[in-house]
Amino acid sequence: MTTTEKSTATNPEKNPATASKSETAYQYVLDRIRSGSYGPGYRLVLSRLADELDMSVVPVREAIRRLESERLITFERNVGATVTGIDPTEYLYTMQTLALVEGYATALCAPLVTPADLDRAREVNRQMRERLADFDPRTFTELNLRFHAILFENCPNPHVLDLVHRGWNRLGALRSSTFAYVPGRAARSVDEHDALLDALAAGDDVGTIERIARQHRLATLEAYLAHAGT
Amino acid sequence: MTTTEKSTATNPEKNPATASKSETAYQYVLDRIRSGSYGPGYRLVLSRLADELDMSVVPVREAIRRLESERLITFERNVGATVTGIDPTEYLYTMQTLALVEGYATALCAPLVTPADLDRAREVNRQMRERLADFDPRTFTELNLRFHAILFENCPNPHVLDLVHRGWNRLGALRSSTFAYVPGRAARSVDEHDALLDALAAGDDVGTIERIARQHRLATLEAYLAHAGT
DNA sequence: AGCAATGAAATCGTATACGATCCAGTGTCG
DNA sequence: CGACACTGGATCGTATACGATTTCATTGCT
Repeated sequence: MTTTEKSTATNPEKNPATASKSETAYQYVLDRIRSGSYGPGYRLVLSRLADELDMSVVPVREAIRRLESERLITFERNVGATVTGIDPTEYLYTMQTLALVEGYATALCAPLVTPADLDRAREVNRQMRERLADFDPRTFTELNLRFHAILFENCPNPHVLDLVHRGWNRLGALRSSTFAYVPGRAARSVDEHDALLDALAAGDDVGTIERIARQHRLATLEAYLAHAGT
Repeated sequence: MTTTEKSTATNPEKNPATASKSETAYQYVLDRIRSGSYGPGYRLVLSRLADELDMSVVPVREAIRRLESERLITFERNVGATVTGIDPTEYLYTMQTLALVEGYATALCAPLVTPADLDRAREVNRQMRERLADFDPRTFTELNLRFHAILFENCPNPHVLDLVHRGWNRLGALRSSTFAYVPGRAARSVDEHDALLDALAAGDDVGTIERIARQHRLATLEAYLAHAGT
């Protein structure tokens, strides 16, 4: 056991000050959900996680509670935890909410966006357009996040920004995005990105920016619904 | 101790099936924060809570984690948990976010609102107007919540609705509302309520409803900021 | 063959125990 | 007289232990 050794005084160890075990467990699971290696429905066994992380189940439980509160995992009493699945209805709710908060975050950012930011965003969008030919939903979604992140990451309201992150995290649970299902959507999405950047460059008022950004995401949702309904 | 008695088999107790201990603890603390009996900065000692609730600290810790994730509690490692205080900046963030989500929830509800709902809302608003004379911020805020709840509680998007509830919960931590600080605000707020009801009754489009509802809350925020800045 | 009851294994729920850390109050030394 | 080191109590962090619940496969009955 490590209990006998006095790690505190002489031994820097890793860095016990920065991360409690429950925090470690939280990040561990969150990363795996975001990266997609824990797909929807993936069964999380507390004792197994505790073994993997070399800790007891108590910190793991705390991490699970936090993730549960963020709707990333579903916890059923006496049964266990699974990564929250996204059925079409949940997808609708999540996308609608993301449209709301991301649109607002983008609008709040608009006055703070620098020309350099716009250049970076245009560059990312150029890469996206390039990839339209040989299409890979995975990297396309990755680029899509990077594009939008440039435009909302400086959001001055941390609560709103946090909600945006949570929305993206939930979407990350999907192995592939809407772009995989709805053929034409990717190309139109790239065009809408340019329109958004033009509006930002022109210094349009924040109400307009919000409307464009929200509508952009809702359009993806509607494309999915139309396709699924067919 | 209660450990000796076997309540599970023979004793129906309250209803052990519906609430785990960690859930009990969660509700317990949440209620006290909402009701204001745990004010901002209130120190939550885990072991004391565990004693009060007649359980061990483990479930209490899980409850705290959930509340922490909802920003209702601030938890510092090796130090303890306190009810999150709301300084002016936090107040701004919270109100801004609430304006966003509540406005949207109200708009999503607009098509579902029945004439009966509108009547109930008008009745509540009438009571609010009545109380303007001998003004009590506490009951006024209570009525204010009831008024808005009628208009957003049927929100078809549960994620958005949940965000609205969380926003109100955070505001509940304040012992009294903005109305206590900014004299003229209450009267104007009541008038805006009528305007909102008129728009709903007239069947205005959802974009208009959202704009009115959002602006209504932002106006309260701005009234506070102007007053504080003076 | 199909269905219901039974039992065992897996997993969760909670209590208890103990080490680690922080904070405050006290005393000593410059 | 003030600053610093020390010590004690309070509280948190985690591990371990054991009871409770669910689930699933097996068995027996119709």
